[in-house]
Amino acid sequence: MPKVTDAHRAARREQILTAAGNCFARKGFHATSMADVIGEAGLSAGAVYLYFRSKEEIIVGVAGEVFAGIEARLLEFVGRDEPPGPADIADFLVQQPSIARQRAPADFFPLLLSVWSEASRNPTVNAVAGRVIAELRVLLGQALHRWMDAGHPCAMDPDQLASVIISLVQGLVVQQAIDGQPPLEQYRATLRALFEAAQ
Amino acid sequence: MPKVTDAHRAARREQILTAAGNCFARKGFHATSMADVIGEAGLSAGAVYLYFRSKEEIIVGVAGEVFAGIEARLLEFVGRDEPPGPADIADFLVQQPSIARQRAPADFFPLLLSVWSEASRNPTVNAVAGRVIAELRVLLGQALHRWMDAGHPCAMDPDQLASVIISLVQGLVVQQAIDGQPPLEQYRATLRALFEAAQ
DNA sequence: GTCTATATCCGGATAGAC
DNA sequence: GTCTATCCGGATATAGAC
Repeated sequence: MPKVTDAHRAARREQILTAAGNCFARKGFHATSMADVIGEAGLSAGAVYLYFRSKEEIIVGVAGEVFAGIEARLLEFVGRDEPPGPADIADFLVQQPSIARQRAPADFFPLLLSVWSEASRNPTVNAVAGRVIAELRVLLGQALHRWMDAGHPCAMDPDQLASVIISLVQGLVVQQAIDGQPPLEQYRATLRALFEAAQ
Repeated sequence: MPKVTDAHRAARREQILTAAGNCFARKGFHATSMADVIGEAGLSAGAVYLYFRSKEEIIVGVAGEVFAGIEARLLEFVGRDEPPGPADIADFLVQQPSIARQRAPADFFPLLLSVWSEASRNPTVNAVAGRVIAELRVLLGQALHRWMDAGHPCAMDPDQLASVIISLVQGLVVQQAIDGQPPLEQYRATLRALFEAAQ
């Protein structure tokens, strides 16, 4: 196999996953047909089925990309020298670019919500989502632990607090996906006030 | 129309919605077929289509019931004499029976998640969900307002805080639906600690 | 009012030409 | 490697008997 082919294959896969992500963001997993994905990708049925065996595989692929993006950003953030506190972490997570990378929130929030919903039933997606959430809990728990060790006493268990912070982001995504409320900036400000009062 | 017929009709509708709710909780809206609902209800296709014009109508009906249950419980709670504070409200909302009425959380959480996901795209479900979330925000905002007026100073805006509390419940539902974590009791305890520290 | 049987349509996946 | 045409299964909704 020549080198070109590998790069080509990767690009095609990416092209298909991006197209599928757009469709899924608009219509959800089950309401989008393969014809939609094929059309959005500008390819033919035969080409798409060469790279993915089934619609299921594409769904899993898109879910994987969504989580990978979120996790990468968070890893970078907590890896800095100064351990961030609850307020900083919440603040960072609620920033739209950190949740939604390239895609606009209006598209990304429903997509993320679809992935969670799918994860509650589809075993493969569940495995991906479950692994990522577990990793996020550990990551945040460790960061908070370091933060407390660095001289910030706190009455709450860092690992429990990690789940709470994740909830705050998930809840925001749910509400924003449904009625576009509350405004991100106000939400950020309230979380900061909450955590600074609790410290 | 004789009286019996009205009661009969209501009972049939309820029978169908309950059966549909069970199916949706297991497989989600789009993966359950009308045949599934018909079988679970123990009726025939003709009978079901006599009470609901389409699958869409059934979905909307189930979504409406889900929200009605949650709202009724909350209304009862905030209507008591002593205005509840953030810790009390969060505590109440996280109790499984208050979220999940009859159904077990393991069934109800994925169902609720499906409803939210559907609400992000289906205009009719969105209208129902949006109205309920808006009402919950107002309801909680008013309760918190009364609580602050009753001598509990708080740095945060009550209306903003309402959205935050709703998020905390929504996030719990998402996480529980995906991997059954965190344990409800621990989560409740952490929220109580958080809000009591912040007061 | 309720059931059975079915018309009709649509979506996923494949086969074979180029 | 890619495209076109097509097949097959299954799902929704209806028609008509009882």
